[in-house]
This record gives sequence, C-alpha cells and structure tokens, in this order.
Amino acid sequence: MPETSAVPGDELDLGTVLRALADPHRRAVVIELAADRTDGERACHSFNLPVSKQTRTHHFRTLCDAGLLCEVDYGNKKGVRLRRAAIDRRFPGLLDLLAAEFTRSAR
Amino acid sequence: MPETSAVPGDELDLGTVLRALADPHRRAVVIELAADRTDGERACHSFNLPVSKQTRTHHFRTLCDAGLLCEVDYGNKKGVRLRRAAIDRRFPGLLDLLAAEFTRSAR
DNA sequence: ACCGAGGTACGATTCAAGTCGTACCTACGG
DNA sequence: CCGTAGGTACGACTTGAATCGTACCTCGGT
Repeated sequence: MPETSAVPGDELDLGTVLRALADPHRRAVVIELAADRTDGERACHSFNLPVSKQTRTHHFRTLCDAGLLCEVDYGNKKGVRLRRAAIDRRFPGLLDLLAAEFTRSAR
Repeated sequence: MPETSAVPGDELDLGTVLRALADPHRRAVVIELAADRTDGERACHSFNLPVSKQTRTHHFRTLCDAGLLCEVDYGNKKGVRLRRAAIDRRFPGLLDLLAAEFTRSAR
C-alpha cells in the first residue's frame, strides 16, 4: 500500500483525509468548523480538546498536512480556518456530512 | 475518547466507519461496491487484495462490524453485499463520494 | 524587564492495528 | 474418498500513531 503522503498544495488525498478524520479529537475540530457556515478564523486553543499542548499541536499539524485546514501564525498564538472551498471541490458532500454530525451530537 | 464500539444492528457510528475506511484495502473494497449500482452480491475472494487469506478475513470482519457490509456464509465460500440503504440513510452522500473515487482511480 | 499563556521541537512510552504462520474446518469436484 | 480452494481461529510480530515530559521560543501585558 503506497498511500503516498499528502500534498496540501493542491490535491487532497482521500486516504490522508480519512485517516485525519478517523481520530475523535481531530474529527471534533473539523465537525465544529464544518458546522459554522460563517467560516471565521478560530484560535487553536479555542477548541476544547482534552489533551496536552504538544498533542494539540500534533493534531493540528496532521489536519493541515491533510489539507483540511490552513493556519495563520501570529507568533504568539495561531489561528485556523477550514479549507471549505478546496474540500467541497474535491469531496462534495463531505462537509455537509460532518456538519450533520454536529447537529446530531447536540441532540 | 469513549468512542464506543460499533453496533452493526442499527446505528452506524461515524468514528467506526471512518476508521474502517481509513485502511486502503478496506476502502478499495467499499469503493468498488459503491461504484456498482446493481448492488449484486460479491464473493470475498473476488476482490484483488494483495494480502493473505487471514488478513482478508480480518478486513471483511472489520467492515461488517462497522456496519458497512453484510455477509452471507455458504460454508465453503462467503459473499458480501454493501449495506447501501443503511449507509445512505445515516450518511447521505458518503457512497457517492466513494463511487466518485472509483471513477477517479480508473483515469 | 519580567512573567505568563500559547505554541513548537525532540524524545520516550504505550497501545492499537495490520500482517502473517500454523493449524483446522467446510464444501465441491473428480 | 481424497485433494483443493475458500475461510476461520489463535498467536506472534511489527509498525504507526497518540500521548506526554522536558526544554525552548514568541508575544502581550504589567
């Protein structure tokens, strides 16, 4: 199984994306972002992830490498934004699916 | 992360499904089935998986546990069928997404 | 100038998952 | 009736991934 590493530049790879979404914490982040139709920038620390800082860094790194997020570095803190356009173009329906999961979890 | 184990009886769990689809071999199986709109029964050994028999058993077991497939045991050999209705009901758009990946890989 | 909060780097640990070897079972065909 | 092919059970090995400890960096506020 070659399963070449992600190329966030242009092409999203399904395997990489699914592996990224397979983790509950990362999935929670993407689901939250997918549910917010304003697509505002969010601070990394604003997600309520029950893990240490280092692990959080690791997860956001993974999500960016998969091409699902883009980051803005302010030196001090960091912001993330969902790459909705790219994802919708490559995987139409995926974000709707995840957003639906947000509604579901709220119930 | 509780991430309770799958209950194939009724409810499909997103985490379990994504973890099942994260593996290239399992994903290949589901993609092939999703692309075939006739939804015919397929023999397990008819998929060209480059792994041993034991591993193949393991993968099909995982897919069934995730609720993506149902199996028919003929004693001698085994058939699988995509649980399209259940998947479409719980995750509308998911199978279309995977079927699109089949077309893509053919190119 | 200092301190605290957010973030990263590197290394170590731990655990899940994919994989296969060996052994055994079940049918079907000659 | 036996061989062969598909499948399962159990156990062992290996790798990848999640996690955290320690140390260090970058700002903003006081």
